[in-house]
Amino acid sequence: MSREKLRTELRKEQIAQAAIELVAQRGLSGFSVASLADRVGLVPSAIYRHFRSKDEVLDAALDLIQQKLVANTRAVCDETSDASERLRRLLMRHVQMFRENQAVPRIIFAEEPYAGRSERKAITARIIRSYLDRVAEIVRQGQRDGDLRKDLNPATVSIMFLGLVQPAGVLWFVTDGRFDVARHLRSAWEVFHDAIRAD
Amino acid sequence: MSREKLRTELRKEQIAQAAIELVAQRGLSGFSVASLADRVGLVPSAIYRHFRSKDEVLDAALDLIQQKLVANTRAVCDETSDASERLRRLLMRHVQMFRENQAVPRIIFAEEPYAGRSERKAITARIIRSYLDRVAEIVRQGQRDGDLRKDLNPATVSIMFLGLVQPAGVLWFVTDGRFDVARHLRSAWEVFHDAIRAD
DNA sequence: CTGCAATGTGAACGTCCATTCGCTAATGGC
DNA sequence: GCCATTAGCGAATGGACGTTCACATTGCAG
Repeated sequence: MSREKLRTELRKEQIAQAAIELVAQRGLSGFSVASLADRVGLVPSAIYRHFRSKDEVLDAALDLIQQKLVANTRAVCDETSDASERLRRLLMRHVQMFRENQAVPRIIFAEEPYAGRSERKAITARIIRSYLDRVAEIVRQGQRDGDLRKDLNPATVSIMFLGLVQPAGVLWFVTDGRFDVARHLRSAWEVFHDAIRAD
Repeated sequence: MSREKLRTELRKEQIAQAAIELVAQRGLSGFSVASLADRVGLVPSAIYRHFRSKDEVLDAALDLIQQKLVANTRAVCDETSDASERLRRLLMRHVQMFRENQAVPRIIFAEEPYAGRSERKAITARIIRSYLDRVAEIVRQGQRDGDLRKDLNPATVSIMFLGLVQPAGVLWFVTDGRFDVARHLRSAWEVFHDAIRAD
C-alpha cells in the first residue's frame, strides 16, 4: 500500500520545505526523521531514498531559505526603484515571512559546532552575508540617488535594518503572536527612516 | 570515592551556571545531563539530588540569566545618570556578555512548545520584557531630562536598542568571532543615538 | 507490454539519553 | 564522637531516534 511516488527532485524540495516548517513550529529538537516523514506522508526510511542523512536535509533546508530571502529582495527591487520604499516593503514582507523565518535563527543557534559539521555555521554565515549585501546594495543605490544620507556606512545600515526585524520576530515568537509586529515595525521604521534619509 | 560535597544551594547555582555555558558552547542539543554532570565534576544521577528533571535545570539557568541582565542594567545606572551614556555603556557591556548571552537566544529558539512545557516560553517572554522595561525606563528618564527626543515611544526605542545588539551577536557567532562587534556597535550607536537624542 | 530502476515499506539494530534505585560516604547538629 | 540526613556513585531501565536492509510496488523506457 505505498503512497504516491514522486520524482526525487520534487520530493527533495518537498522534504526540505517540510523541514523548514517543522523546525519553525517545533524547534530543532522537535525535528526528527520520524516527524519529518510523517509531515510529508512517508515512512522514516523513505527519507533516505532522497537524502543520505538527516544533516543533509538540514543543508537542503538552508539552501531553500537562502532562495526565499533572495526572492524577497528581488521582488521589492522589482516593485519600486525608490530605496526608502524598497526597504520599507522588505520590512513588511518579513512580517509575513516570520513563520518560516523563525527557522533561520533556530537552526543557527541550536546547531552545535561539533567536529565535522561546523561547515554549516559557515553556510549560515554566507546566507546572512548575502542577504546583508543585497540590503547594503539597496542602501548604496539610495545614496547615489540622493534619497539616503551619504555619510552612512551601507554595511552598518544593513545590519541595523536586520536589527529592526530580528527582535520583533523574537517578541512575536515568545508571546505566541500576541506582540503586534506590524505596529511596532511601523513605529520603528519611522525612527529608522528618519535617521538614514537625506535631509 | 565520592567527590567533594557541596550544599545544595551552592551546587544548584553551580549547575545552572554550567548549563548556561554548556548551551552557549554546544547548543541545546549538546546539553545532556551527562555532559552537564561532567562539567560540574559529578556523575549524571547526582544531578537529580538537586533538580527533579533536566527541564528544571533549564529553568534555573533562565533565572540566572535574568539576574545577570538585571545586574547589568543596574550597574550602568549606578555608573552614570546620563541616559545616552547609560545606553551606550549598556551596549558595550553586551559585547563582553556575548558568550553567555548566546545561551539566551539558543534556549529561546531551540525549545519546542510541546504540551506542558510551554510555560518556559512565557518565562522567556517575561525575562525579555523585564529587560526591555528597564531600558524603556532609562529612555523615559532621558526624555524627562531633555536628553532624548520626547516624541518617541520608549517601548519602540527599547526594542530598537535590542535590535542593535542582537544581529551583532548573531554575526559574531556565525563568523566564529571574526565579525568585529565592537567596531560595528560604535558605528551603529552613532546612527541610533543621532536618531533618538533631542536636537 | 515488459522489465528494470526508482520509490516506498516495515521491521530491526545500535546508540544515546533521561531517569530510577539501592548502596556508600561524608557532614553537621547534638 | 554519634547518628541521621544529605550528597554522590554505579548499574539498570526504558524510550526515542537515526540508520540499515530485505522486500514490495510503481512507473517509465524501449
